[in-house]
Amino acid sequence: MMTTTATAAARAASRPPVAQHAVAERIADTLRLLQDHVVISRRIVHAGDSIYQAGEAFDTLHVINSGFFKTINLAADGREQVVGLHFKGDWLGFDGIASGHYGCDAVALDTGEVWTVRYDALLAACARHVSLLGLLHSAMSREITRDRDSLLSLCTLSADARVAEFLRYWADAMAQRGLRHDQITLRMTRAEIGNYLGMTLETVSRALSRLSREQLIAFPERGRRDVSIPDVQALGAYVQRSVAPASTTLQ
Amino acid sequence: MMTTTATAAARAASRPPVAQHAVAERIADTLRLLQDHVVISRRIVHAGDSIYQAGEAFDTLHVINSGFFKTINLAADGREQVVGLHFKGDWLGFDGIASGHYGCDAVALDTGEVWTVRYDALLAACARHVSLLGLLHSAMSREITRDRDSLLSLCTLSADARVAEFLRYWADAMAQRGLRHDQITLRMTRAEIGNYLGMTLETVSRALSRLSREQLIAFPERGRRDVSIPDVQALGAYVQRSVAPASTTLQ
DNA sequence: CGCAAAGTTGAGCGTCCTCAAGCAGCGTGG
DNA sequence: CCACGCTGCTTGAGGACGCTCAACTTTGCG
Repeated sequence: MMTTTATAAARAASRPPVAQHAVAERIADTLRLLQDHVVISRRIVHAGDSIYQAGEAFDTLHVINSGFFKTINLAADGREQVVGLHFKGDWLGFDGIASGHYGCDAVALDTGEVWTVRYDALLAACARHVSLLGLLHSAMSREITRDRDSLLSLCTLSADARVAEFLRYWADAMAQRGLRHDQITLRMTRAEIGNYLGMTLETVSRALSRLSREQLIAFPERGRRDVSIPDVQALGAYVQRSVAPASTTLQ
Repeated sequence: MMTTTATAAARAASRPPVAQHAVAERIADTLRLLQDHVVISRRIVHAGDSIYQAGEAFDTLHVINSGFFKTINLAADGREQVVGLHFKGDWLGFDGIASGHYGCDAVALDTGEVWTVRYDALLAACARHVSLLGLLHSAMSREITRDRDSLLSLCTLSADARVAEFLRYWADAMAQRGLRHDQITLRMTRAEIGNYLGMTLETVSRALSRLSREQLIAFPERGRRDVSIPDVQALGAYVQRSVAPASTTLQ
């Protein structure tokens, strides 16, 4: 039990960081358990392919074996919003459980492989293997936490900091999965990134230019889809700095 | 399976609305199942009381029997963000499952009653009563959907529309639970509302004034915490109008 | 009654959006 | 091979929405 007198910041800072490689192990466990105990159907997808669409009847969940995916929320009036990015080991389709219909579109950003399991079959397998249920709940929990972190960034950060945070998040996701993270390939256009971050494509472009000017990122190839990140921690520090422009005179 | 040629807007609009009273029944089922099959501890809380705090070890989930609650996300640097509002029947604490520590603060906005269950005891009960597991998953799924809808509103709506949407959402939540919804009592300060909606308290105040001037809401009492909403649908229409200022000349 | 907290309203300003022009990469076809 | 068009990206100029700062009013509570 914590002391209730600790400041909010102190309490927040005391949260332990995710152990290195813990994520990779969890993903390996998930894939192995699914493979061994549930009927899965594998599918290769390419950029632009949709895994499911909003409104379709829900009866399957999906786990990303490889590739990059986005989820898009649709409002009744046609507003579209990229609400999530998903990498290897992430689950897709939780939003369909409650209503029986998927609530958003899931679209591949690149070539990848998706494993699909029937929800009822998965539940049956969970009844026999409790650790599978634990993984399922953890994945849903993480999704909730992630969405809330997005809300936090969206509400409290400037446009430039949001772009920096976006890059840091992507690099982090790569690092946790043991993939290359000093140079990442954005699988999204400026318009998609802007939509995801709540800004226009021009603002994304300007923010990237500024980050590049400040040496926090670089564009190694001629195409501007590849971004090299010499120092991920420096990106994080940039975000912190833009939150608290005062203080930090020393250090 | 839907046709893939339907426009995004058409697909989004085709989602069926939630049946009246379905929510109330689901909540009653949840409370009854918990009462009958799990050891619950009841607790009366008052405005400002915290149910749990970020960083505390997670081992219990909480269900709201009555009252109003907010969840607050904390960044390591002290940024605070109201990320969710919660009403009767909602669950609290899902964000703790994955990491074993709660990821945010849950705070009562008013007097209410919270039922607390141990997570391991709940899982054991779910094993015996599958419908309880279904309710649990539905609640988590709804949480994910809700967070994404917040992201959508935050990114695509103007400040005035966001406030209107906020009121509409609150009234909707009341109506679904069979509570009074033509007049709601905001249990939050302008600052809290602004934090939740990603704007300053002044902007909230101005937006409310404008909505009042346009007769979409009214302040019946001398205190400005109570808001009467003569026509909830008109609020929704206001949001739509601000999304598409052109068109809709006829209808 | 008096004080503190909450809310309203105005003026000025800054960030980000809108509109616009130009450039770069890339596949197609003459 | 290069013109051509298309899509995506960059950069600039001007404007609007919402933030900051400030003054004042209202409400709640001892």
